[in-house]
Amino acid sequence: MKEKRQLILESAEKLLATDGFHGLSMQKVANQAGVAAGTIYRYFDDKEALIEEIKLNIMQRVATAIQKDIDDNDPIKVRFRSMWLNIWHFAISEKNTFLNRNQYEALPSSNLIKLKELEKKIFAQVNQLFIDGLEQGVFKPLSVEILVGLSLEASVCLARKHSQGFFTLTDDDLNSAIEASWDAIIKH
Amino acid sequence: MKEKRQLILESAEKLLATDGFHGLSMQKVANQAGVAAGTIYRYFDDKEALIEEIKLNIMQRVATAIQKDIDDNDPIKVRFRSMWLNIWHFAISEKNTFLNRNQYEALPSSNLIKLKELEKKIFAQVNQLFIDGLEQGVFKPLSVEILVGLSLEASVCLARKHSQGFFTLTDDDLNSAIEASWDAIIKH
Amino acid sequence: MKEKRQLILESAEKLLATDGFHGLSMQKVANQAGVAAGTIYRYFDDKEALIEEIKLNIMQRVATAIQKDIDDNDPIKVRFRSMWLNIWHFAISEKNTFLNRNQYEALPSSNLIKLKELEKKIFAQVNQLFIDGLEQGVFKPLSVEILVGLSLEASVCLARKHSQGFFTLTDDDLNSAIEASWDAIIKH
Amino acid sequence: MKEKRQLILESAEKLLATDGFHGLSMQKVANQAGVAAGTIYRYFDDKEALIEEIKLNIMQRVATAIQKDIDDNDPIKVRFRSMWLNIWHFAISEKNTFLNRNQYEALPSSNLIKLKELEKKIFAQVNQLFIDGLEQGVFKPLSVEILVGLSLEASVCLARKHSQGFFTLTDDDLNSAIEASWDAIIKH
DNA sequence: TATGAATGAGTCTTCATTCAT
DNA sequence: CATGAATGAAGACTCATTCAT
Repeated sequence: MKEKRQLILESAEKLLATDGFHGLSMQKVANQAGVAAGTIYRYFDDKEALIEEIKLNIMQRVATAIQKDIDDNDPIKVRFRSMWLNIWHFAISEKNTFLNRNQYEALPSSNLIKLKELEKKIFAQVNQLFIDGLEQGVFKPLSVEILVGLSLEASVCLARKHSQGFFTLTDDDLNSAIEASWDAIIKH
Repeated sequence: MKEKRQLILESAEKLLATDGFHGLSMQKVANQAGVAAGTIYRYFDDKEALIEEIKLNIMQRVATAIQKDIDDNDPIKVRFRSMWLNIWHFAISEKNTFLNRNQYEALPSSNLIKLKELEKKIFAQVNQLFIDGLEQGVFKPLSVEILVGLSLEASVCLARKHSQGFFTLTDDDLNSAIEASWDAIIKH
Repeated sequence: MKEKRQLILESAEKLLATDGFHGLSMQKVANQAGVAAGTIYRYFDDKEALIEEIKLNIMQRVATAIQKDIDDNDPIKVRFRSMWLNIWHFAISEKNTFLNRNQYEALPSSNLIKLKELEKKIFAQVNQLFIDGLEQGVFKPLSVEILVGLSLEASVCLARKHSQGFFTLTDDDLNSAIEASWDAIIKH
Repeated sequence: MKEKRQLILESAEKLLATDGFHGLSMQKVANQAGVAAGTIYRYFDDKEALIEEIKLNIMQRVATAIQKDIDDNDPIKVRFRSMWLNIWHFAISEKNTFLNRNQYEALPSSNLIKLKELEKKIFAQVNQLFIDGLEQGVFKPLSVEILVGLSLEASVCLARKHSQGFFTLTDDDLNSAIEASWDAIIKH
């Protein structure tokens, strides 16, 4: 029964979003999922494995969200705007997941290399965007990772602070912020 | 005896940097500080309070580091560069503190408002930089918080990824990154 | 299907010899036997019953081993020597079974009386040896049980310590030990 | 407070004697000792350490019992008889401890060598008895360990079976058994 | 009959917190 | 003020047993 595995995963994710990392005990996950504690261990080797899977799950969701409705044939700027906004909207719609991101991000992954490869794969369109920009000479000659850090990560930073209630952005601000991110990476 | 309180605080911070959040038990803090476990409770209500204080302590250290050797009379660009590099070097010299930052940053602060006020105070010079930039019409007309998020936060993002070993930056890259951050916030 | 019962029994015994008493979980037994966990319960009431049966099984094997190639018509001394050596060799060839013996031997048997009767039956030739010795006036006038305890049990003791690596016996030592056991029970 | 450590040790031993190895959970030990579960861990690293200590404790008690009122200057035969009877009486008076001996005896000791050395030390008088016997040419020329196995261990075997109710010995039987053990090891 | 997913009580162990000294 | 022994409620994980299929 594949469903139960999924059920556990979702329950764990929900708890993580709600109570943060502290609130993630196997017992609570079991309760949330409506299964016995022992049942979890039929589907996951141990807590670490469960968390690892959650990370992958979320990463996948994030990737899907960011790359939603992105057409690789669209102009670079259009794609950039879309992704930026996708991040923004995802951050707002899944506020808790997003805010807690820090907590499991810092956790040591058992296989960092495999993770990075996976990342490259599921964020292929993001990658493509920057490769295209570099090839077309639009972007500053920096590595893709750095360019991402300078532009889209800013979106993430702002979204987090926004979610934490540090400040609010008008639509105009939002547009300006996108333009600013764009300014950061293009040649002038 | 004010010293003992400070002693505990420093011991806790040290443990946090060394063993991460996981390894922070009151007993270990007590051992590290050379006091009895119960003694901690004379100076801090509970573990949460201790952690809260650690956060503040670190925030103070970060502020000091960022604003080191900054002269408010220097040109904006000069100050910006200095701060950017200060962040970068701090991230490298206190790598563990920096990487673990994520872990306690996400913890819910009991009094967010007070925190924000404090932040404004201890990061006064950072604030001043952006206010000056806005007044002189150099920066895009956005709030200080947003401008910070678009520029200096990028430094933090890059530094973190750098510390995690995701990539390395040459000196040229570093300069380009600073320019990029600058490009993000200035008018074009 | 009588075979499946036997299959489970043998698998359990094997695990016991390999992993000791600690490693004997019903799940492992099931895996080893290639049946489902639930299936075990068709043939055995519970774990205790399974273990009880294992004990009997092993006892039977021990009896067979000890009485191997024993001819009730041979002289007493010859039979005694053979049995002593049979014990010794069995202990060496089935070292693990032998060493773990302690662990389940101590477990409370539900029906001690039945066990004793069974013992008398399957160790009939051992019994016969001592009865013959007593009748012929060779042995000291003590009960069979005591005589066994004074002579053959010594073989078991020595074999165990030998298996545990406490000491090693040369062939000469072995012969001397047999003679010593013999000296213990004969009249002088 | 040395008492509490001892209290826990004794409680654990008692449980071991009463319920066997199965009944030895840390929680039960705590209950029996009237302390909190966590308290045990102030005095013992983990369950294994506790058990190890129990083993040593019992071994010490056994040694003390066996060598009680033994005068190394007494004739060999006298000492032998005394020890034999000491074993016998100890087995009867501490029946449960004795019967469960098997269970922890089989447990793997973390440091077997140290254990054997200790054994040699605390059973010094037993050792001395056999050394004297060998030197005086009374005993068969075998190693001490083997001689012990052939004589005093028989006492242990008989005592165990006696305790288990397999048979009973009259005083005459007892004397005969002692003589038989003696016969096993002396030259004829 | 056989299966094996599910159960949940029980295991060892940790640790924030208290309180008598 | 300081101590540190004691607490006991969680924590992660195991495993004998059941039961719907």
